[in-house]
Amino acid sequence: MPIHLFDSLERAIKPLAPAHPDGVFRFYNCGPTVYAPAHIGNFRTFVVNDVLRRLLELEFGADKVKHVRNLTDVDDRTIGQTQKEKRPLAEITKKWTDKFHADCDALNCLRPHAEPTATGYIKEQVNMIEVLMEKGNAYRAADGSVYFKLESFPGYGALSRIKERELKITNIVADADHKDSVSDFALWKAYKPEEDGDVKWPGPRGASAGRPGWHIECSAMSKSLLGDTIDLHSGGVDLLFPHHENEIAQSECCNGTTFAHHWYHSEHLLVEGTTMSKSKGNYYTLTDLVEKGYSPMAVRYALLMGHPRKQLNFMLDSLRAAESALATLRAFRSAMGDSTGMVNVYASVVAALHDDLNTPAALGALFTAINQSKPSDVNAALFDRAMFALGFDLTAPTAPKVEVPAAITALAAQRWAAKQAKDFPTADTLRKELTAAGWSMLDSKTDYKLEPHKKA
RNA sequence: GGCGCGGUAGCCAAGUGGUAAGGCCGAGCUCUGCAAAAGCUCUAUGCGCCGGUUCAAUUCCGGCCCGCGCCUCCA
Repeated sequence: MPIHLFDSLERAIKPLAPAHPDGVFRFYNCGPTVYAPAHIGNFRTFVVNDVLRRLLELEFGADKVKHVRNLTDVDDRTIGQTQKEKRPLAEITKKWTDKFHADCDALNCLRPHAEPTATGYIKEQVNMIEVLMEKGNAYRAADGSVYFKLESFPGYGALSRIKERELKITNIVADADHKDSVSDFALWKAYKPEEDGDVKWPGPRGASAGRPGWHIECSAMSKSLLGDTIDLHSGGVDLLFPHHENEIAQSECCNGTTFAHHWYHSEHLLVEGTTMSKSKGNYYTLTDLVEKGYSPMAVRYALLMGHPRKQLNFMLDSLRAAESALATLRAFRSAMGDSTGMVNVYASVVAALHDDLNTPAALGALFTAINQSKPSDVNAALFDRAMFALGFDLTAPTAPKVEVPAAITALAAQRWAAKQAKDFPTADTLRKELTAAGWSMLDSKTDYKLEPHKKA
């Protein structure tokens, strides 16, 4: 069965296939804004999209997929951060881009084939805006900004069904006074010295210097790197409106053709049953979780425990569950060796994944297959391919390197000596002390290991 | 106010008009000085509540209760 995926535009599950004659599947995935560390909610989307990327490669061939994911390195938030820190924009975005890459690597996400930045595609964005102005889809406002003229695009709202909704009247956009209509959105924002610092570029013909609006970057980068029509455009649900709706308007008016054949949106991650926010104390970055003693691979597993199109309730307990499940997979894989057995784990896993990216069903299928088979009955190469599809690296470190305090090392050494001398009462007392101090001592025949307890 | 989603065992979570995947936890056992790891076994007569349709509903329809998300900052 080919890959089937829900299409947010048609609201139906549809098969995925490259439309271009060259057979290359064109995949654009909205990336992060690099002004702060990404949180695990962001990573849910990126991990889900990574599984999608892997499935596409397995289905069409690694050389027949072009995956583009942008980095938003100029917008209100990044500029706001430069003002807050009094540091150059490039310095801030570089720092958080590097961190994002490190986190993605730790989560075993494949790098996109291209990772364009908004600042690297100013010219392309300006070009598109000029075309839109020439075609009458955009206009210059009094302050030198450029806005998209919503009424010029009758198809607006198809993705989000915005016309069927009644918007809260309180949400009047701040700079509405410059627009012909409150719903028109910015393609180009005129430079404001008090807010923008030194961040500005020459604008489209007839407009002021300034910077691109947020939405135009994806349209321009997608066009430059993948062409006028792409096979799949994805992102988090929150981008569905207005971001993706606006992208469609810009791209289709500029290019005069369909922008994307398929739209996919992954749902939000909830933490402890509610939206993650710093004030609720349930806001986690990857680093936060690693510092609590969890492995990035367990985070990846936990992020795949729920259906990508349903909100997933993330709990710290999920991470413990993921850690244990992964340990089972490691042990099973290790016992498998180079087995060329008949059991095809990949088939059942990929069938679930091809069915609208049902990752929890895939994990269920994985364990069902494992529970019904001996390691030696399973085909190792196919098992590994299933791991590839899910992106589980079973060889990744399971726990971060932690410095063992000298006092703990000493206690452990004492207990080991007592055990060697068969002084078990002393050994047990020392084990209790270690446990009380938050450490587990794991004995083997000839050696021992120390592991810190996980933090709540 | 509008749009939408969900309520399945202690926790997380698939799924189906024909009688409940899976993971974790827990319990028992094997192994082991102890602990851990590993292995084996067990763990929802039940799928928010009330009606309806049906030979049959957790699955379809209606009503109700509860929770959550979104409505131009947002993965």
